[in-house]
Amino acid sequence: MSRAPRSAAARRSWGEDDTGCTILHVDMDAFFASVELLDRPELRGRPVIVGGQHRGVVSAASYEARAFGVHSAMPVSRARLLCPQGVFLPGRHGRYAEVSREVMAVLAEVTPVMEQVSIDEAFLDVAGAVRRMGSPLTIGRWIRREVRARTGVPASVGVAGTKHVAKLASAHAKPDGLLLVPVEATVPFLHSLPVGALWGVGEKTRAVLERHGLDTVADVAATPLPALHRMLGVAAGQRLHELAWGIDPRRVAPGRVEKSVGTETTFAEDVTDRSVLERVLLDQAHQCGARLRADGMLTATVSIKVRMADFTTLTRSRTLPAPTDLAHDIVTAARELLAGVTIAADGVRLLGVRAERLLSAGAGVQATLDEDPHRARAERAMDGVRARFGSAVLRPASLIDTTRGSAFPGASRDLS
DNA sequence: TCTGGGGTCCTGCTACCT
DNA sequence: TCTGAGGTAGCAGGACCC
Repeated sequence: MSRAPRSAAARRSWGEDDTGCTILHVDMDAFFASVELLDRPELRGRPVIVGGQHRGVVSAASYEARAFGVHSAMPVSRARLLCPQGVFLPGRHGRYAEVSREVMAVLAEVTPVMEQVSIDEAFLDVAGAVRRMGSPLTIGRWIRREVRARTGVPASVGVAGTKHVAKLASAHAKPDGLLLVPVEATVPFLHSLPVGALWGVGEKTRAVLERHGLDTVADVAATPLPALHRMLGVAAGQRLHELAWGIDPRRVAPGRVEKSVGTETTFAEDVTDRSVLERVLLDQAHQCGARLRADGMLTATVSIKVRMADFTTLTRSRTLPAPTDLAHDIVTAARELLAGVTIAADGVRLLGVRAERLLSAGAGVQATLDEDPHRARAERAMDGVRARFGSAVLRPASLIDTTRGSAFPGASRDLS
């Protein structure tokens, strides 16, 4: 679901020599929409748009919908204007995760050197699989065939010598294709692309580069490093210059460790009542705590994110006296942080809690010094009940709105 | 047009310690 | 005792990714 710009000129054959091209990037085409079409084949041929219902944005659009100018990250309201005949569906993340697991299982048959980077894409280093399965190109074709046959959804594959180029190759292979960028074609391929294709160049960075007359990757490559440092800072300037010349030392890293877990909620209507915000924080803290306990992690820092009605966003964070996995400790810190925030008169649009600086609970880390054993036992017992009967059956009493039957009347998504 | 949710990484500032 | 330099950690914000 890459949003980086592509180049028509780069969508061509760059040669057939896959020597040294052991990095594969597998990317599912319009993944959420493809899964919906899989489950509802009667929608095939119609513009299908998956996204939020109220203030949401488009998560995925079928290629029929894209023909109307609809694309991911676009506000749903705008998508409805562009494509009134579209079939608008709410997301079913549980179902997408299920299909994703099936796809990843296919990839895992190729090599254990696999790095899943999101629900619908993964890198593979197939150097160790060549003797068993054939050349990288052969493996790429096998993956496309097997993913389609076993899961029913299409995948595009990029084959190259580095992760960055493999990712760009898969983007240019879409829809439902495969693109090899031979090692000797790496620089000409890159230099045919707009600057926004580079990893790390989004809207803001592109604007800075274009202000300096740098519109293409070739322009960035030809710019002296000190000039890029001045424009973007040392780290970003260095990285972009290297990527523009095809230099990308990042290895495929199986089993990446999470660095934070969090949750956030956009309200259907802006909230001015602090008591409502505090109840939302409590629910979010319970979600974070449950995630931490399930993953065997502790958090050392709690942060909150507050987005006002005018879209100004601020974050506040606090390092805890001792690492914890308890919602009680998380919400205590979060509420103190919220107390220090002045709520704008027109209210809060989004509120979130994040647990950062995660530590393994089994790594000899001492949890909260004054941890109440009853509270800890209660939260862990709640985990067990939720695991057995579902997350909706149990929540702190203060989260139950007895008059309306829901936790937060204004919330735009199911917070259960 | 009006902007989700879950993340990572980087930068700049400030406070604190030596 | 005071002051400044340098290193480091914490914090806030921004940009980016899917």
